[in-house]
Amino acid sequence: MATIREVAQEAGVAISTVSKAMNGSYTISEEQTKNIRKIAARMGYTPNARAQTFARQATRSAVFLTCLDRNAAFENPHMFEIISGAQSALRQKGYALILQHCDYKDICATVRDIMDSKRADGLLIHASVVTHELSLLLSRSEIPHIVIGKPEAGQRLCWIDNNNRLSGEIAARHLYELGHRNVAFIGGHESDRISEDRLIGVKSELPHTTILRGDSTIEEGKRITAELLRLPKRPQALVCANNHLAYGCLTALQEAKLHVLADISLITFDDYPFALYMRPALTTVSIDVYEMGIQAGKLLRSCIKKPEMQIQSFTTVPVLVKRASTAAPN
Amino acid sequence: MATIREVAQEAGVAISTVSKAMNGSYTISEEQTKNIRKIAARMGYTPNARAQTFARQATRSAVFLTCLDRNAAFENPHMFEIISGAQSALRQKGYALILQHCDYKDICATVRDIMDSKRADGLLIHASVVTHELSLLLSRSEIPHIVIGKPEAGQRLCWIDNNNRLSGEIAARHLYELGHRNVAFIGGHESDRISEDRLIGVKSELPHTTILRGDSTIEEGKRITAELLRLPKRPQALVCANNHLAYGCLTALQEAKLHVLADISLITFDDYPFALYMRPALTTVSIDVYEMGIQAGKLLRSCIKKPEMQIQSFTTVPVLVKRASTAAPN
DNA sequence: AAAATATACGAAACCGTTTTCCTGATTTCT
DNA sequence: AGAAATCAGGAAAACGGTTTCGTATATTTT
Repeated sequence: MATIREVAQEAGVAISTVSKAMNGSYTISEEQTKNIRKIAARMGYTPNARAQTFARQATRSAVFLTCLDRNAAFENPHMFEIISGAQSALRQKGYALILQHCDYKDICATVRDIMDSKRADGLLIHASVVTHELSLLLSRSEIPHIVIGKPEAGQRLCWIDNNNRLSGEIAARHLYELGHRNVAFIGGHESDRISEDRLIGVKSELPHTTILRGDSTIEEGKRITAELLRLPKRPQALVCANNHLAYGCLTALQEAKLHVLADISLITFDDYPFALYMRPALTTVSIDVYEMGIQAGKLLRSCIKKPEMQIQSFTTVPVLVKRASTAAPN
Repeated sequence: MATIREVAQEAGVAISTVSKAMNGSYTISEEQTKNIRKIAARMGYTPNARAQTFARQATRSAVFLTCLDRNAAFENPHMFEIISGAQSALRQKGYALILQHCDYKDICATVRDIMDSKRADGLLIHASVVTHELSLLLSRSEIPHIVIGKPEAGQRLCWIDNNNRLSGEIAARHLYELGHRNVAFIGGHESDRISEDRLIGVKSELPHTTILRGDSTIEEGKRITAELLRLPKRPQALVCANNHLAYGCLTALQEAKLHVLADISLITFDDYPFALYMRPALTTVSIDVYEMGIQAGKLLRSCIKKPEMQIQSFTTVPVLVKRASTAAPN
């Protein structure tokens, strides 16, 4: 309720002195600073954030913009986690995180509005596709921004993504070390960059991997697996590019009366909650999504602090979560 | 980049006139309004949100405060959905949603800071427990606020919650209509209000329900179910108070070689993604969580608009999602 | 002792809108 | 026709801090 003016009067100093004392300027003596802070506390003075925002010409806030369609966003159980990570990293330095959602078609208009209205000091964009138009808009913008997800080649953007290639390598190495040589990869279509990157990783460790592709759905996982089981030389281990495929795969294996672990191993990526609840619990190569959010927030912070900063990117390091779906071949 | 000053100069009118034209005041002629807007658009003028916030003495934003511990929040797959709903309802009227998290012990300090610093116009609180201290602080506060979840008796708060009692009724009625009379309820402890409310609903339809309680974990669900199966008169249908119990229950049933659907029916609440992926897919009584977020946002909006508003509450209406785990008894 | 420097604080500009109140012109009413 | 009411727009205050720059005093240097 009290304003800086009243505090200044009470303390018998100038307004500017109170401001400096509250913000800790070295031009105010320690004694004076302490005294002013004590008086401010006694009067219940809290700086008015609206006035600070205006005076500082900075909101101390960032927008987390999601541009997935609603269902896709809700089905991604990591969404809240990554946002929370970003929130935490930003809040730690006094930045608020504003959540905003828009349709793909509105994304440029939305970004432009955030820029022009100056309602935030930074922007985190979580979009599965960064169009050329958006990339251009961002590169010309004055607002610091980070893209979560890997941009197209040639787009000069700060971004953060999972190291999917490394994930693939880790999965393949795990199988290799268990003794598997006859491995099949069940992936999405060739246009699915995440799936493809994982495949590259797998192939770098196990070059002779059989590859099958389909839509990333449970049904397709089931169908592809069934097809795979009809092959003359049945694989000893399966790598599923994502959880949907893995779930379909698991179902098909059960229907074929195959025992995961004794007969065949299965490994997948992204630790969706249901990976733990499956029977058997699925071994996965996943990443610490909360940490990824933290890194995104930190990277944005440094972009805000040093706008002249070089383009940077950051890939999170995946970890193997061993559960009950992988074992040595018998 | 352009300011209102420059637009005013260009249009040859006063600053206040531009302001009114942009905000649509009836004291400016339509012709003039159109003209000014055209000039503003040509000059690329967008009102500076920071200055607006300051001048209006309102941020046009609300804070969504979560005070669950991190893991609990991440395991709740509905968290993002409800926040998105609130975001949507608020954004629709130009309000931004700020995400903030705090530990339970910091909740009062956090709320106080949001109030004192005036960094938001409204507050949505998602906490599983509203302490007396918090309730008091809120009731004395000047910031409009909504609690998501049911407050304790005697706390005068605006709140939004699922109608858990009705959920219980719907579940029981569904079983009753299928022909079940011999039903057991597997619930959390008596301190678990959600579980208890659901139980009240169940009992109102099926008064002779057998009741067993335990921790809301998978292991306990398993243990309780095993215990239940040893009873002389095995129930025909089970109601599990939450998904963890249901999952444990399902596992126990499988281990007992009982066939869900043919031998026994199972119904639970809250449509967690894995309810759909279970085998058989679980019939649940759930709510539209996104809609719940929308309602929370709308209720907050009206609290902001009319601060003198009466205490209001809103319970969402659950719906039965029939899947493959409930059938008539044989 | 005079000059240069450092220290601690104050005065005032500034941030860019909104909003209130006022005024002159036009219209309506009696 | 004169008074009252309405209309369209302008002038200026207000919002509450931050920050720059200036200055008096104290300290150090020469």
